[in-house]
Amino acid sequence: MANMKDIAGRAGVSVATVSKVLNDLGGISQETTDHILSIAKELNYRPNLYARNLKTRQSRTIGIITEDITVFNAPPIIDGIGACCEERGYHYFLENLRLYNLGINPLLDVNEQSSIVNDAIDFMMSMQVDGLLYLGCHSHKVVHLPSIGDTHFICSYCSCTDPSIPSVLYDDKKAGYDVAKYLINTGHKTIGVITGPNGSIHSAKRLTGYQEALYDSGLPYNPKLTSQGDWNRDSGFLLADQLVKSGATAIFAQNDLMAMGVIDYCVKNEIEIGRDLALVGFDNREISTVCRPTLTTVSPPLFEIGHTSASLLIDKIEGKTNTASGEILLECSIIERDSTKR
Amino acid sequence: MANMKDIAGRAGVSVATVSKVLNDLGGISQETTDHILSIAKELNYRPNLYARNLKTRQSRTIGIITEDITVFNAPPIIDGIGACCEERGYHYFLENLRLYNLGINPLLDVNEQSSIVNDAIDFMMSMQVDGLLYLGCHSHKVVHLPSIGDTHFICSYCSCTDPSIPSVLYDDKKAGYDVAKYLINTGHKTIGVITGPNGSIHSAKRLTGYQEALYDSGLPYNPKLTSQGDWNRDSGFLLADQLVKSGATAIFAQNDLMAMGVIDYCVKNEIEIGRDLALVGFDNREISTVCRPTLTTVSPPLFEIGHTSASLLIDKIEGKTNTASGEILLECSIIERDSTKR
DNA sequence: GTTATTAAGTTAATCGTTTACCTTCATCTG
DNA sequence: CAGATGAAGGTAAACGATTAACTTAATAAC
Repeated sequence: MANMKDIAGRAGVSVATVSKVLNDLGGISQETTDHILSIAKELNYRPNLYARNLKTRQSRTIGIITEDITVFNAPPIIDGIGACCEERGYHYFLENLRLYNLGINPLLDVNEQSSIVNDAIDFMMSMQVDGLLYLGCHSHKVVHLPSIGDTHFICSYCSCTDPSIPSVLYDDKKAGYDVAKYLINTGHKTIGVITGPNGSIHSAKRLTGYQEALYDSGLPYNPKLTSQGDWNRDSGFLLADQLVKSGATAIFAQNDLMAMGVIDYCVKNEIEIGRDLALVGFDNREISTVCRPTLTTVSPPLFEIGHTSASLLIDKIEGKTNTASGEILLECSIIERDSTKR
Repeated sequence: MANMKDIAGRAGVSVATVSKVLNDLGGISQETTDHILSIAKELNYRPNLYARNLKTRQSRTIGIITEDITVFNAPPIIDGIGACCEERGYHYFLENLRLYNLGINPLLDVNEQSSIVNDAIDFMMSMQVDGLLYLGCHSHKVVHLPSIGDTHFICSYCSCTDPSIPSVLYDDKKAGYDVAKYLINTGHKTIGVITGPNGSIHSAKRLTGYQEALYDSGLPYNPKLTSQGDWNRDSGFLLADQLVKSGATAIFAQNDLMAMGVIDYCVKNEIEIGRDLALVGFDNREISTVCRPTLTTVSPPLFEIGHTSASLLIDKIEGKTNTASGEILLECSIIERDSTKR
């Protein structure tokens, strides 16, 4: 590939002159400028970023570490990161840890000095990335990694044990609140909840939001209307029975998969969703548009999480002063479909 | 960040000695080696790849251009590419064109001198990538881009108008053949097909495979049992009626979405899928595991497509001689579920 | 005892840019 | 016309690694 020396040779000028023309630094006559530009085009010149970045000590790249790119929520987040990077003139390296096939519990293992993460970090640091973004589509909490030194670091879709590390998440509690309010506003007073498994932070927050909405609406919280699922379809099926028998006229399944189980239950027991029972899911996965009836569900702002994460990271890189810290919570929206329509 | 000079200074040796130790080139005493290694660790030294790659003129990186990372088939392919890169010691840049929000018809527009693609290529070439991989999750045919010069180039999940460019795809015809054979082997003689829209290369090949299987099995091809859909659910619903009335005992819907439409039709008309009608989809999307009954479908080898693409590209980069060219077709598999069980 | 060999390091050029600081020469000023 | 000014372009030193070619001193060979 042609370099500046080649261009300089052909044009009969020095490399410095070529550089000045190509970087629009002025001080070169129009004639010479045109000449150099035309040679550069002819030779299909492209700057060698290894040389440039070595000299200028900046890369305008960030590193993204994803736990598993095949998880349904990862691509829209990456998409958002990419959109922001494009807007601000950055590029990124992607290191996909592929946790799914490594039998690793990210919460426990990855965050230690596990070589899988550190290899990724080493590479990116060697590539002089200006910042690092950890996309924790599985993990809730990520241990801060000492090996990154003082490189800018941010967590996306997860939070960090080190509270000084900013993280961008969606607001589970507000989402739980909104779902309950929504159901209350459509006339329901006995709203069942199917939570995730014990220990899920997401689940606990959504439940808290739900409880607060009941309180704010002057409705009592009946613990019999809360039952603990395990995120899987079967548990939705099983627990729907219990909730319906406790008098629930609406069910908030804390993910779409369990909502499918509720639908199964209703089909089997000839309960008509919409008319006899309102149902709300969570995640806005494709299945929620495909099932019958279509499912009202909570849509986490995945693209925005990615975009905001990258935006924040780049702000920090560029030394913007009033950048946020701690947890940044983005609002979910409720996508209304047939499962809550009479 | 510490560099070799810092280490050399502390150790009282020359930079060359540090380089030899760190790259394990020998010729340095054990004592000095240990000393340098411990200082490197202490300073958390990481090589500057901009300097190294500038000097060695190799990057061990490839560039991936994706049309849209949020399309369901893209992440597993990228995953496969990543797995191969990891195995062979490469890293990659990802440029996501995000066609979905640009209103671009990739077949017509992107392949021209459109700046969106060329910007991506320019960056990657400037980054001295050893090869380029185009992931055409939407496009069928991609025009070869002259601006990449003689950089190694490969198409993944799409083919190229320039036949000298290798491409890795799945074998639509074989898949169509296999589906038909599978249904014939389970006793069906009148097998309906719902194709994609006119002009779809995928669809045409699948149909050809289906016809060949009929022929090989001594069954006549009845055109009334082929009807043209548009990939959407509604067309599955509509066309199922026609096919059933033409006597089909099995339906091969050429994607999962149209198969959902067939299920809708059967629910409405009290046809029991499995017993009264066998149904096969295509794509193995999540919905095929979630619908009821679960859907027997064709699973394209997405991970393998990614892995094979990357493997081929790296083979070419590394000058392996007997690398394949032209279209490389990988076999799909049939995932058997309830929709074809009696 | 001279020469050859080897081990352990050093020197310095190089990769392709950027950029601070020169040089040159034409033009302007008073 | 001496001196100032400024436009146009050149020189050369970085950036942080790699590596061919060299030095030095110790050991081996005969």
